[in-house]
Amino acid sequence: MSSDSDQTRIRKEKLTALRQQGLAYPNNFRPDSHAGQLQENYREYSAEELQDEARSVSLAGRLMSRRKMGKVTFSDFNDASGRIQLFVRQNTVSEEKYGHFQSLDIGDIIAVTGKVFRTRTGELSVAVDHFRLLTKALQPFPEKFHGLADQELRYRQRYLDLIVNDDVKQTFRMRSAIVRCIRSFMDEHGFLEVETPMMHSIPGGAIARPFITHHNALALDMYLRVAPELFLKRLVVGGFERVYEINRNFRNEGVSTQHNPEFTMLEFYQAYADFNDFMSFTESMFERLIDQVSESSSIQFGNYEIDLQPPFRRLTLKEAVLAHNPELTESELDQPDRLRTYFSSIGGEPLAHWGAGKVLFEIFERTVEDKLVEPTFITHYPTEVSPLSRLSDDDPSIADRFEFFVAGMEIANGFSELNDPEDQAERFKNQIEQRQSGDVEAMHYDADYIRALEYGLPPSAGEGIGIDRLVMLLTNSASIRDVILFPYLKPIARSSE
RNA sequence: GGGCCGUUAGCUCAGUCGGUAGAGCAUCUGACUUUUAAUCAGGGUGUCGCAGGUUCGAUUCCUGCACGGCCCA
Repeated sequence: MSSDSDQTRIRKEKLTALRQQGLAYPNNFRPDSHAGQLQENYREYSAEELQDEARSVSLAGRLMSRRKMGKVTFSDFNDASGRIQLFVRQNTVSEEKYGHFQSLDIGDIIAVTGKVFRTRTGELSVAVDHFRLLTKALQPFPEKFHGLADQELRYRQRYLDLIVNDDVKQTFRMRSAIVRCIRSFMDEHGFLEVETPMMHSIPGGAIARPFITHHNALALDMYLRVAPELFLKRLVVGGFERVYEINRNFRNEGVSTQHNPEFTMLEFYQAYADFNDFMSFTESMFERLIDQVSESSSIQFGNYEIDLQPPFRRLTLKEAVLAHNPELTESELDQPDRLRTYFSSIGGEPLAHWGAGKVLFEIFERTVEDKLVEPTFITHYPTEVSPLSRLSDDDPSIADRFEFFVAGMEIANGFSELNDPEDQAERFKNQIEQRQSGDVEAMHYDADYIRALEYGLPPSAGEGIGIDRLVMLLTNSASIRDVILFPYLKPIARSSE
């Protein structure tokens, strides 16, 4: 029945005693200060100046440690803003209350009032006059020095990770700042933030396998979206010339340090712009990010030192493939058989229905992507792997598309939009053929989207930026799990519970 | 999907060449009125991830599985 540790059992007994005394879970305390704010305000104050000030403050937060020196006890106390030391003296709070303070446990949420002062060793502290337990913590807390180090526990019990590991809070504050910065950047450039469906009847907008779910009342299967793209472009058809959405996409694929089944994308569309405009726009956005959220343009990412100051290098996909595959010559890049042979020689398995463009793209992914450490735009993607992109005016086998890489990660994908409905219908049909050849990531035919294009999509550009990877980059996080509060983990099998 | 590594007390980790396990912190008892991972004295701790196999005996060896980490594809 009970798998409680001794420590939990003791804590629960204390809670039972509290219940018997009355209010075990009060909610009538309102703090007037925060630890971090006190640290900030009184940083320059000497012990004497603080004594003159004799300011009484009230705080609420968590008891994190205790150093008992007989009739005097020092404690570390945390709230959302930071840490401050509490100083509790038996003569001040009464012998009875001093005993109560000793019976508090690490992790208990308490209210304190007292005066800010400086200890003999100079540490800013609160000399507690009154304190009160607000919420009893029943679970024992991790050790104060090493904290919670087990990666799995940190992800599974993120709340505990946040309590114990300071840098985690910092990462997620940074994430919030990045998203806020991007929002205001988009708003300033005249983009309208919109929300489009996350549940689709026809999945689309990306080459990816969707999750399937079911609507009971309607007896219909539905798909979690893999991208908002087709809906956002419908809005451009509708006359919103600049739209963006920051929200979750869901892709039914493997989990890795760069992939979480649900992840956050910024996607935006602009009428009367092309992919070149968006490369420049992306550069401006990075300029803003390094100005507002990062301390300098030069960031540390793992072992790399990366300069995020635009302008960024631009290479065509073919140039990049040639640079990293000295066995290939330029003319061979147009020879499907040679590409297939080469792809096999580097351990790939080309499928029968792949054309030259798809093989070339696969060679790029396998041999180049993770080597693009310095910020780089790759352009001139094969049309074959770009079913929603506009064709290049110079070469119909090439799409007006770019992808942006930093630290070996694909950060952004943008292109001039295909607004020719007849061409789009052909490309959808081509995707259907791929599906029939067994490609579960190929797109479905979306007839309403074709109809929307038939009403006229102005010449436009679109782009998606992976927010999680961007946050990884700017917070020097090695895993996407470190920048997602509750990353996906397999459930733990339990025999009973 | 493949390879390697990990899973031992609430936490961080040792350890057992096969004989039912230990440290620090935490916790409990006591001392201590300015500590900083406080200190000092004393006490309790566990399905050694799960399931099989080998063995007189398995936490240890073997196999499978689960979860996680790293690397590869």
